[in-house]
Amino acid sequence: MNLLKELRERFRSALGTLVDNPEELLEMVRPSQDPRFGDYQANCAMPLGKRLGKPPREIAAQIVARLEWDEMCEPPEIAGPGFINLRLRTDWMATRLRESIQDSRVGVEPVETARTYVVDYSSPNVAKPMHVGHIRSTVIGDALCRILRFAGHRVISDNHLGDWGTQFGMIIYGYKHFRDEAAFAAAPVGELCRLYQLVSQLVDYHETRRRLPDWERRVAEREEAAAYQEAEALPAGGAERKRAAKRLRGLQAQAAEARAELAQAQEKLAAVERSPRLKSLVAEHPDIAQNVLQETARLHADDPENLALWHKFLPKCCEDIQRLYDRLHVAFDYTHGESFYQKHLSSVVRDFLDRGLACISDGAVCVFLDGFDTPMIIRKSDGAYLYATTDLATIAYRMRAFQPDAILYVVDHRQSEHFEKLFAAVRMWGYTDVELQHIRFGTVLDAKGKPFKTRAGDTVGLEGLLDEAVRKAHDVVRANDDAKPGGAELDGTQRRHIAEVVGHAAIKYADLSQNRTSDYIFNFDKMVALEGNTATYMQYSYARTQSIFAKGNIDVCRLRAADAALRLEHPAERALGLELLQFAEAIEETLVDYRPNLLTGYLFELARRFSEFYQQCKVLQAETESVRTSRLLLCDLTGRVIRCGLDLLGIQVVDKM
RNA sequence: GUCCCCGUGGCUCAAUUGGAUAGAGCGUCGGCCUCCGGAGCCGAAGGUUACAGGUUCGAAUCCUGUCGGGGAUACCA
Repeated sequence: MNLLKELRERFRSALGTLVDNPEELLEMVRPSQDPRFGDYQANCAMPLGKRLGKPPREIAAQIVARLEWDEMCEPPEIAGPGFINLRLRTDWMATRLRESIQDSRVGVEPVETARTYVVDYSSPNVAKPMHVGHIRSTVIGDALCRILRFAGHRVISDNHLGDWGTQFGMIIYGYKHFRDEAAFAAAPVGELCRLYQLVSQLVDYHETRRRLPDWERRVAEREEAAAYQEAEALPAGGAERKRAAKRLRGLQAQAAEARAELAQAQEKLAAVERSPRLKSLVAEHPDIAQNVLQETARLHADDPENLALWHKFLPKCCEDIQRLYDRLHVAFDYTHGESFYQKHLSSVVRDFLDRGLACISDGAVCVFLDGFDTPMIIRKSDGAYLYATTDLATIAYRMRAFQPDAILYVVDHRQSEHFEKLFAAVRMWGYTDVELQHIRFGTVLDAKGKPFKTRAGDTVGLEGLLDEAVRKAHDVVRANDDAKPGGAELDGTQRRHIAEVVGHAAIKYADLSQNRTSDYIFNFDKMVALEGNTATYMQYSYARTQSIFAKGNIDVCRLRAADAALRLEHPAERALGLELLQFAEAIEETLVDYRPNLLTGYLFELARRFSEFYQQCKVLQAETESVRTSRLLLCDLTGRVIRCGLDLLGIQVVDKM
């Protein structure tokens, strides 16, 4: 049962006799933040008192008088300016907990009206190794799918692969000119990655070389501007003076930034020139950038040779990506990449033009939108399509194929403006009754707050990251097992399995436990520290629940089936019981804004309550048989809720660790 | 220049969207294993929620301004 919903229903009846539309007032019934104010509180008497022109405490008394609380709560208290504090009766809680124990969904009812969700996440570019930047989309998207499904919705997960862009032009060009046949036969994806990196380095070299004068000019301009500003006499007046000083600081910062960019570009060129091999390749392929674009264009124009190469490469790339998904236990209902929508792009553009929603500007097909300075371009002046075009075609397809109530895009926050425009264009196009959400998340940063890169400046490979986490987890598992009082109890296979589970969980949890909208600082040591608010703490709590049953030789099925009473006499028992009953609320709350960190927060709180209980209440050696049984039931439900909650986050548990 | 996001103890983050004395973890200091797993528990120190105004019964949250950080800015994705 969802306690909050139940309470709000009761308040709806009570408030119905006082006001016409109690909806917004019901929002003000909520869990208390401080246990001294009870388990739940209703804050609606204050605004209502204002509206009705009566003292809030008087209103509160009227609400309480109309409220059906008797078997659920202790007598409500009115406190402060008019807070209504509610404390649940423990016998009522015990009954609800018994219901949860009998329930395979541990007390979480499916939503009354199921919606259909399309969730678009992960979306890596094939032919480029997946890196740390993909982890958030993949992990958050997967968790949201799981939570939505468990809540009772229909969910279609779709991996919108980048399988049609310029990176294919790069590897096709690379394959044609630089391939190592033996290496390709032995490890195709590794060779393709090498080719991608090589070609992009060469393209980058020429691009940098070409733009070097621009950067040099910009440094000169900015330094001049800063020098000019500095030479100006500072105005005497306070505000004027401050503004001038600020301006100077800004200009100096801009000059420094330009100098840094220039130095970086020069270093890039020097790096290539230091290598005799790269230097000669650069000289041999002066027009590589255009040629790469041409290879891409040929692919898009169904050139047989390039299409054949595409068909040759794509499955290999997908296998490679799939291996990572298997490791992470992430699965998709569909993997419709960009290539899947190619056939529809021209008709999308034509439709926009025909209906007067788009116009041609500087040779490009543009959709001008209210509130945006720049248009959304859906066809370049050279005739090529863009990802905005593909996104439009994708929405049309999804509306046709799945009739969703909502489409969620789990994508980096830097693409916010793209999605704002996209959604606005979609509304204009006529799709008005679908919820479109950009589930944005922040950038992964290093300890210095810069985007997470290797020392050489490359992005960090996802696979290596997982390996590292597992390796660190294995060290901890081994040390912990060796230190067990009765001696080590795990063999090598078990240790490796536990290390996998714990290591992957650490990475996923570190990501999910953070408010997704903020950037997050990637820190291995903290992540695998295995203490505090981490997956490991929860997994550890779970293992302790299971360990009790193993130690006491308890048949859990029989335990659940027996008609034993649940007792919540000790404060730690009551606190744990209340937390267990709030699982349904946590799930509902998580889905309001699609924020998995609310679920991790709940699970952490639950694990803490359990640790307190575990510390203070003997289970196997309880004073009486009935207390022992009651506590065993609490352990059972705790273990199940933790396991279920972690499962919704894509995290596994183990019985021993 | 314009637009968007952000600023919370030394560090990393919460705060149920306007509720009561702003909570955790890490780190620091002090307790707790002859006792079901100490990856734990209990306690202490640490805050003018960047700053200044405003809105109201009530503000970290909403509005205005200032300072600081990040991002996006027509033919990449």
